[in-house]
Amino acid sequence: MSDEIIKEIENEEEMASNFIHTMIDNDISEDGNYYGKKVHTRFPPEPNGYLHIGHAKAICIDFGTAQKYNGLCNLRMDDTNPTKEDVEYVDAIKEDIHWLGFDWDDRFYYASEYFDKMYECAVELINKGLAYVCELSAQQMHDYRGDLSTPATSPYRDRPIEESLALFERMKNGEFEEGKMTLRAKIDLASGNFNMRDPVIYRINKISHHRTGDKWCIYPMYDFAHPIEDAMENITHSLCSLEFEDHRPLYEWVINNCTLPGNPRQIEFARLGINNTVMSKRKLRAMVEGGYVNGWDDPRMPTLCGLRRRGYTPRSIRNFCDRIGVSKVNSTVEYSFLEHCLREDLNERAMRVMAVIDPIKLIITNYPEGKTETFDIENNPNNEDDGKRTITFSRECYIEGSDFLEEPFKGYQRLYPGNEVRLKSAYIVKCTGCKKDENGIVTEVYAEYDPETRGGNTPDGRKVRGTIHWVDANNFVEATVNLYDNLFKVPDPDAYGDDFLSCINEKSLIVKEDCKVEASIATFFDDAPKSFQFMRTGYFCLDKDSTKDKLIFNRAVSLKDGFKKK
RNA sequence: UGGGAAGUAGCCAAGUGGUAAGGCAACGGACUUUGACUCCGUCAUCCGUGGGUUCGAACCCCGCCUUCCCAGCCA
Repeated sequence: MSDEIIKEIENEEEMASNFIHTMIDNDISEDGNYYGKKVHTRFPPEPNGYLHIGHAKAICIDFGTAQKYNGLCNLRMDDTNPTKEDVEYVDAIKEDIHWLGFDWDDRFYYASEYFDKMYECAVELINKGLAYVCELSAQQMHDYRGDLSTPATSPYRDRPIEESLALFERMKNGEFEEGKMTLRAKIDLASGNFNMRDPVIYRINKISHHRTGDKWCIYPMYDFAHPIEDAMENITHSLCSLEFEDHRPLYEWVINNCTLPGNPRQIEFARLGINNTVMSKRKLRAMVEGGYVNGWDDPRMPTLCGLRRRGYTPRSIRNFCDRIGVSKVNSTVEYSFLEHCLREDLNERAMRVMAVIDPIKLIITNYPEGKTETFDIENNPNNEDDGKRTITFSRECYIEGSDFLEEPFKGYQRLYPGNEVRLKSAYIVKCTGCKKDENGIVTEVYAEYDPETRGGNTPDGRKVRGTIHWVDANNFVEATVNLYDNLFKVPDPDAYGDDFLSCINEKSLIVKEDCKVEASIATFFDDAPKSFQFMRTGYFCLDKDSTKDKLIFNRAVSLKDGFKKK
C-alpha cells in the first residue's frame, strides 16, 4: 500500500463508535486485551466472486475495529467448498482491499491451511461421543429433518464411537462415493434452531481443491470450520452479518467442545443495502452473464472494481461506510448518500476543467478573426495550492446546448437573445441571435463581447447573473463521455425476486461522442489523479480503455443541481 | 406453527430512567466568475402499538402488531 494512502487514513478520524465497540469495551480488560490478547478481527471472503460495496462495509468494520483498538485484522480466504471457489478471485479480492486502503501485513491465510486441525477436531468430537457418521442421503436427511414442531431423527445417531471413527477414516481415504456419508455433530434433534439438529460438519467432495489439490476428499462445513479458523488465528471478535445469528450457538458449541486456542466471540451486524441496485453475487453474476452490463467492472456495478472504474475514490467509500453506521437493523441506504460522500471528497481534490458535452458553436461576431488570447484560471477555487492553468480563447467556442434558449422561460439566466452572460474567466458576451437548420435546430449562436470585461470582470460594477463554461473551438481535445444512471428503475429490485432483470434501467448508460474538452487537460494526465470536475456538469474520471487518440471519460456523479425550473 | 433478531423523521442513526444528537434527502434564504461549494434557517410535542411501574419512560415490566433470517451434504 502506498505511503500516500497510509497517511490519508492516519489523518482520518477514528471510526465512529457503534454497538460492536460497546460490546468490545465490555469484553476487554483495562489493558485493552481480551483474555490476554489484543483485539483481533478478520475479513473472511469466500473466493467465489468479486467484492462489492457491501463487502466494503464489512471490510471497514473488520479492519476499522482492529485499528480503533490498536489490534490486528487478518485476511482469510474461506475456501472450504472447492466446488464453488476459484483462485482467479483471490488476487482481485486482495487488490480491492488494498485499493480501499486496508492492509493485513503478513497475515494472509486460507481456511484450507487448517484442514488437518479440523480433521483432528472432528476425530476428537467422535471420540467424545459428540459426532457420528450418518448414512442418510441428502434427500433422506431432508425428509428426516422434521419441521417446526417435530424433531429430526437419524437411525445412525447411536452408532458406536469406534464404528464412526473407522467410517470417518474411510471417508477420508476416499472409500465412499460423494453423498453416501456425512459426519454429523450430535447436538439436539429437537432444537427449535435447525442449525443445532445434528448439523453435518463434514461432507464428501471428490473434487480437486485449488489449494490442497487431491489431498482431501472430505471437506468441513462452514459452521464447523469457521470457529476453528478463528481460534487458530487468535481471532478475538469474529464479526459477521445478521443471517449468522442463529449459527452462533453452533459456533460456540464447536469452540467449547474442541480443543482449541482462544475464545473467539461472534458478533453480527446488518449487511448493507443500497436502493436502485442489487447486491447479491448471484444477481450481479446474472447481469454480467446476461450482457446487461459490460463485465464485473462496468461502472454501473456496485462492485468495488466497478465503482473504481466509475471514479469513486477509496476515501469516499470509507467515509460512506463509516457514516452509515453499524447496527442490527435491516436497512437500505439511499444511493444519494454514497454520491454525497463522493462529491464531498472530489470537491476538495478534483481539478476543475471545462468540457462541453453537448456542443453548440458560439461565434463572437465582434471578436477579431484569427486572434487568440489566454487566461489563467484556477484549478480549484476551493484550494489555492492547486494553482492555475492557462486556457486559450478565440472568436469561436463551444458552449453547452442547454446553455442557450431562443425563447427563455422564467428564471433562465443563461444565453438567449438580448441577454448577457459571462464566459467563465473570459468575457461578458451578449447574445445577438442564432442560426437554425431546416428542421429548426439551432446550429450556431451569435454574440458580441464586451472588451472591457476581460477575465470576466465588470469594471462598471454591473451584475451578470449567468456564468457558463466554454471550450475554445480552435484549441480543444475530442472525447467520448459516458453518462450513467441507476442500474434499476425501481428502488428495490430485490422485491421482484428472480424477475429483477425486468426492472433494469435500459437508459443507465448514455454515450456522448464528440465532446469538447479544454486542451489543457492533457497536462494533468501524467502525475495527477485522474478525476476531474467538469465545471457545472459533474465529476469525471478517465476510463481505463482510454488511449491518447481516444479519450473516454466516465461521469462518476453529477454536480448537485439546485436550479428548479418551477 | 418452532427458533433467532429488529422496529426512533422520506433514508441512515445517536440515545441505555431526567424531558428526542448528527448526517443524507427535501424546502426556504444569504453568498457566488461553477444555478456547484460555503453559510444560515425549516423539517419527530414525539420514539411500532395498548397498558403498567415511576415525581419523571424512547429507555424498566406485561400484552399485541409489523418486518427480516433459519428446515443446503452453500457461505
